[in-house]
Amino acid sequence: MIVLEIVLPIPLNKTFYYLPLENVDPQNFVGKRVKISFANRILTGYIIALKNINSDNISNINFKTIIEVLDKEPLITQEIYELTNYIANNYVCSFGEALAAVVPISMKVPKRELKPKNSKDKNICKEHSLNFWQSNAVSLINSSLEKNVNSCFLIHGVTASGKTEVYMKTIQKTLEIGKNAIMLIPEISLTTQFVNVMANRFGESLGVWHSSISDTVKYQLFLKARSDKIKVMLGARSAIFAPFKNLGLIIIDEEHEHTYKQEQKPSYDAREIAKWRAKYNNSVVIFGSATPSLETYKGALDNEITLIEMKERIGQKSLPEIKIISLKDRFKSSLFIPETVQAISDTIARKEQTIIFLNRRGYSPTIMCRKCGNVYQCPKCSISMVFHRNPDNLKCHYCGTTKNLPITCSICNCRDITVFGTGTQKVEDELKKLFPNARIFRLDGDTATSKKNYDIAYNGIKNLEFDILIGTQMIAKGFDFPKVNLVCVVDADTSLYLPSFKSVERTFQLITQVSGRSGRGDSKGTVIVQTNHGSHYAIECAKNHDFISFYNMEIEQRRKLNYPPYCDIARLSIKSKSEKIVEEDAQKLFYLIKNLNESYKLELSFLGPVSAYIAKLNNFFRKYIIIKGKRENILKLSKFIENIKHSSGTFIVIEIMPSELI
DNA sequence: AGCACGCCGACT
DNA sequence: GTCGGCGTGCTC
Repeated sequence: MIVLEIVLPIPLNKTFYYLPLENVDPQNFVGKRVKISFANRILTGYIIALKNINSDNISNINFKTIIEVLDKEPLITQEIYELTNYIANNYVCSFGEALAAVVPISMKVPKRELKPKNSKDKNICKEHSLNFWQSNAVSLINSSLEKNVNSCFLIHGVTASGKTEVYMKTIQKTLEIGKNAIMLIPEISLTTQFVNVMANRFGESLGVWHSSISDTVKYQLFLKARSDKIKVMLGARSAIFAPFKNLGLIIIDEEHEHTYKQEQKPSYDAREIAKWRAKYNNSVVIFGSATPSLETYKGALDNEITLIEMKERIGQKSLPEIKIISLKDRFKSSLFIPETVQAISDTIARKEQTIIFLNRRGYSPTIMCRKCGNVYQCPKCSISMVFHRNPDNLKCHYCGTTKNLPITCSICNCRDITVFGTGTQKVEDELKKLFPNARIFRLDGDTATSKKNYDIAYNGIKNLEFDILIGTQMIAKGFDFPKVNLVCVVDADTSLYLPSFKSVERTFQLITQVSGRSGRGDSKGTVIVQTNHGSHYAIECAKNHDFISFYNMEIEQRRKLNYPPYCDIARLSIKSKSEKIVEEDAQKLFYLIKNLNESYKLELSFLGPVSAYIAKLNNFFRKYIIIKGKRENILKLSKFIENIKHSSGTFIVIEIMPSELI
């Protein structure tokens, strides 16, 4: 008798056996998804093999029958199978959990054929002629593509150096030699911009994949990629799993972005998956950035990655002039010093556009009683709530809790409650007062609630319907607006002194990236950076457009303190609703792994246990233990940790190579 | 993971 | 008396 071997998306490295439906030939079932009843619930799993009941020692099991086979065609290829194994082994999760991510388990078979939507934004894209740097990059990469050898490139190109055009030319080459390409961008919000460029060139061959794509559309995209009807997949992190059979090229734009690392299980890094897939398929990877991560740049200096420099902006435009303005000694009555106000005013007069960057949404980040000093904290998190206008309320930016603005202090009952600090809403208010006739748009997590709202902002700027764009992180990346000639960083210090080994690198990247939005068109751009730490090397190097000096100083810090790229890391997080229990469990775990480390000679070192930067989040107290050492030994230790018993109500999660430690 | 089963404390 | 806390063990 034939049974089906099935893997399930649960944290168990074990397969289960079910009987096929009667009167259905199970011969072509392998690789399809199936609905089954498992421990009193209905789950979707994957059929990975047919087994003869007599051939194994499984005949004493009381088999259940499957409920339904979901797919018409198998979804799992040999590459997908091996890639899933790699993920399960390298990011510590079960095979089933990894497979659920690689072959999205939520994909739905459409009831009837969906008609492809016609793309509305069919801008005519000029084919640009390439400058020296671009031609050099294209010819290096294309010759690798032709030779069919596994290789990895880092394009280190200044902002507006024309990296996108290099990507397009190499994708074209990939299609010419009959292969497929994946292009990753750091977040969904950038898709519109790239679809505008790519839809024209690649037409029906282009697929777009990210987490907001519906389950039915994903299913169709998946099959089209497998059957070569789609040849180029553009998308966010999860597009790295596009099931092309003939993968030739993977491009990772803005390579330094932490969004390429998945935070939840399986916490894979799309950059590592790219390298794995390229090796498997003998194909080419391109990492691109104006501010490469230290890890990747070191890889290039160590000759693991081929470095391609693009040192000039296209059209021989100059990089923007960056002015550092110290907030020290300045009167604080206004957010903007007179020079900044003048610069904005001049920019409007020239009918050009301004971007105002502040990485903090809401109106004011602190609400305090003036009499007793009581600061309003989120009831569920150890963080102060943020005052928002329209509607006026307090919000926790971590768990989403909303409260009414208090009238009297909850501690001393007085009415002297005030708000401190500046968020994007306050910037908007102030700018409206300063420039009553300017057309101002604010783009942050509160206004960009859907892709539609985001596109309104994007098209509004593109079509010169706004004079000033105010925004958070999301306006710092990749935007290409030729009429933006002034960028103002309201407060460059917000990210500089976070207790994280990446905070200096992040600050440098952010200032360089946001500055790069300025002066991409015909006139020279200006950037004004308001800071209290103008002499810090992160800010100084960004001002001088000097990546190399920044790299040399920062890499030396990493070496001295033994942080990546000089070691591999993992973060063990322990969380519980009880402060006491999380403390005890973290301590117990710490001694346990210390002993394991010694018994098995793993040569790991540990930091902690320490409370998370936000010690309480959504009513859970959180402690971290940081593990440093060799990746393989960290993984060995992780296998032990998986099986450790802890107090009920305590959760232990291990993340391999997390993008953050705080 | 999620769920059932089973064993002990404190409440209508 | 029983309601409900969480420790343990199992899921084809």
